[in-house]
Amino acid sequence: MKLTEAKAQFIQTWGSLGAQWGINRTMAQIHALLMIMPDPLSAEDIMAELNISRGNTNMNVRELINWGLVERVLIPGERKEYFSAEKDIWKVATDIARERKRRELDPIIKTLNQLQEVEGDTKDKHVKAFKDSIQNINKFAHQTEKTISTFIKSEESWFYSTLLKLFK
Amino acid sequence: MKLTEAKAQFIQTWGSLGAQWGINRTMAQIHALLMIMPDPLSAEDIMAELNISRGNTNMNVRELINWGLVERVLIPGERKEYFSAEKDIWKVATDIARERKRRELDPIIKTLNQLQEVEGDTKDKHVKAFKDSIQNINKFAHQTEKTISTFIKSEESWFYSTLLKLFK
DNA sequence: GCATACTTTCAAATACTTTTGAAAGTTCAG
DNA sequence: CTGAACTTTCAAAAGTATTTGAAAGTATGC
Repeated sequence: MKLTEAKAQFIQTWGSLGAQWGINRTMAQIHALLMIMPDPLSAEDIMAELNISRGNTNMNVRELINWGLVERVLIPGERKEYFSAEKDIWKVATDIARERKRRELDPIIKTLNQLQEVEGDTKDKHVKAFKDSIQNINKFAHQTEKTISTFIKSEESWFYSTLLKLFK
Repeated sequence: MKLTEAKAQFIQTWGSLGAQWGINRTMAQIHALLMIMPDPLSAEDIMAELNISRGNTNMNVRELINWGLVERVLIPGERKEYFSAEKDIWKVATDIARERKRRELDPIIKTLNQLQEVEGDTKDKHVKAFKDSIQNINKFAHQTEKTISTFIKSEESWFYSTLLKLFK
């Protein structure tokens, strides 16, 4: 398989993966492209590689920056902005986990805690079934929260230990 | 908070959660409804509770059955079909993990293995960057595959400690 | 200040997904 | 076999999400 073909296939695959997980396909494709390129790319490079418009590029790159997956790079002597992506997939995974936890899990835990305070006689089977479900889900959500927090921290501690080694 | 209100809010929340994870909102809402109801519901019950059409109900219930999250229940003496959902959220989570692994992770691992065989001189930095990325992602994908397999096999909550060990 | 090189915005167009509901299909009791 | 009760299908309609591109905005060097 030639590089050009392999690249295209990887971008396709990563795009589909993103789409299946509720992430804009183009955003995932830009991410894929930046992950496999050795040097930062400009908006025009991205437009040309993926055949997308300037507006689309701008919007999705901004979103990737919001997620902490891409950063702006200024090349000395150049007026254009360039973009590069984090290449360590472990870091990428913990970044995504941190972001989705903050955006999705944390608010759900808040809601579940509120829902546990539903009024009503536990002898009513509808009330009982509801309370039981919420309690079960709430417990699970808390366990998940802990696990994800540990996962996120595992990256941080890895990072700091690596950093420390550099200074030793 | 009254039961009716709490129920509606839970269904909303679960629906949004699903939507954020690339799952049809209505499918997630039907799932939420069935999880909190003490007894199986008919298509008509679901249509009335969620204000959706018969076709929509039929299609999404079928999909939930495909995912293994809902089952058909026949009530003796009744001609209608009834539906009930798995209520143990741990079981629900392992079912979903199994299904998404099969549908998404397994095919991606296959693709990644193929992509590793890209031709080209490793002195070309584009080839090198590509190969490095794919190798990194592939390694991560295999680790994830192992972790998820372990998760799927586990049915008990002490599993979380195992999960953490795998990531260390 | 002003021209140039670039980035951002956003209304409109397009593409994609979901939902509806009526017709076709199935099942089953009598 | 027939008709009532129920389920399934699917083309069209409605609803959402994404994309475009041109105009507005911003920064920089002269």
